Amino acid sequence: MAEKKAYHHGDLRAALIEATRQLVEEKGPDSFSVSDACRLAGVSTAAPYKHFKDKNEMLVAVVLEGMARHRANMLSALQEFPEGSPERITAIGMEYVAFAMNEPGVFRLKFGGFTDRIADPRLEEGGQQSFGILLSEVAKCLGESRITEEVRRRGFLLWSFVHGLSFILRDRGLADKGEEFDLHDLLKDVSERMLK
Amino acid sequence: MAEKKAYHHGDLRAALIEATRQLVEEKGPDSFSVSDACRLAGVSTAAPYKHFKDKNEMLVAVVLEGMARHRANMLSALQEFPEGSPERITAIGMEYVAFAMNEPGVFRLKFGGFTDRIADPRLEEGGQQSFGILLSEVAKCLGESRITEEVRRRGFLLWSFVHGLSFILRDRGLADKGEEFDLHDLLKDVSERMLK
DNA sequence: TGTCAAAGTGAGAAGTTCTAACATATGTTA
DNA sequence: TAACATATGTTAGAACTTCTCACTTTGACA
Repeated sequence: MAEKKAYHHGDLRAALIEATRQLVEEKGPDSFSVSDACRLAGVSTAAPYKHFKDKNEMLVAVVLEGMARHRANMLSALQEFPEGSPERITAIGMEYVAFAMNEPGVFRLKFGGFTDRIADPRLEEGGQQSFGILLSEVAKCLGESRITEEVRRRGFLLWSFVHGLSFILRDRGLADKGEEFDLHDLLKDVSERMLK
Repeated sequence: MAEKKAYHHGDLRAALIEATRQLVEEKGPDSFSVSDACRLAGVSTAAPYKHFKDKNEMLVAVVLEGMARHRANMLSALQEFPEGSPERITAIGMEYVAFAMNEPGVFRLKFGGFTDRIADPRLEEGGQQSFGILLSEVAKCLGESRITEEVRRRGFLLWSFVHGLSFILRDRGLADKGEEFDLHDLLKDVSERMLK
């Protein structure tokens, strides 16, 4: 069970993912180094390569784990409101933005420009899943039984907005441009304009 | 005039900025290395440090230059439409998205998560300038003579949307989610919804 | 119990950023 | 116009990266 100085770690893979996540938040994804993660996990710098192909795979693992959490958060935020109510759209948006602000490192890792290096099909798939959640809510709000072209269009517009808002608030913080506005009001306002 | 093997380069600073810009587009900002830029410019790896404090300053220089170009593009796109017409808002948006798609590397460098490392006041200032252009157009469209709270609010919403749209299109390309939609239609649609 | 695969380690190759000491042009200024 | 100060290069190298290789340790199971 890995007392103190066990040669085998127990679950080094998970430990490295957590160390990576932590460092990505602390120092930012672009300053993250595998060696740092090793120091934090207390293993040699060669150890990660038994669990991950390379540095990128470590980062991908962190993003995948983060996306799963993100998706779970959105789904649970949803359930506080009755089926088909427009508040559910707002709730998704709130959760999306909250993730960007609470985990800026992971958010950036996913969306903010590592997509060239991190081009894993599982990431694409995860993104589609999240988008699907939104689409099905939009459909209900528009009184459609299936994902029509118009539903996709409105969903795409809403997604763009919330995505951009998340970046801006993550970068500048509410303090700068957003504090003057109430986040929930903004999201409600936009949802209404988009669903009308 | 730097014939062939002149010891002094002529304008190494500019040459390095261009080399950096080029490499950032080619390989992505996170894979950019100073050494690559040196090879491309044909100088030793120590040369850049006579012109830039460090790697970050090189990247900042590229972003500043890109932002100036971006701003100029937006202003010139604007002038194709009469003062106060809503098409001017759409034109700004088109230009914003076009920049993201034409220069994804620089766009990402500016917005996509290097803001921790690249926290230069000149960048913030440049961003405010661009936002100012949008705000003054929004004011005119709403028939306001000055930048009211409501103008800021609408401008902020529009900006968020276009910003998010740019990221999504840059990441996925029109091919994936956007091709089904006409970009100009989307922007026009949103502008109308937001200014109503 | 013995063997084998899994999961660690240390050493080191190749590449990175950046500094220090040195070399060479350029342009004032005596 | 010679000489010096300064700007702009270079080479060498220190300290760091990522990742590989050959090796060791350990747990599992035949």
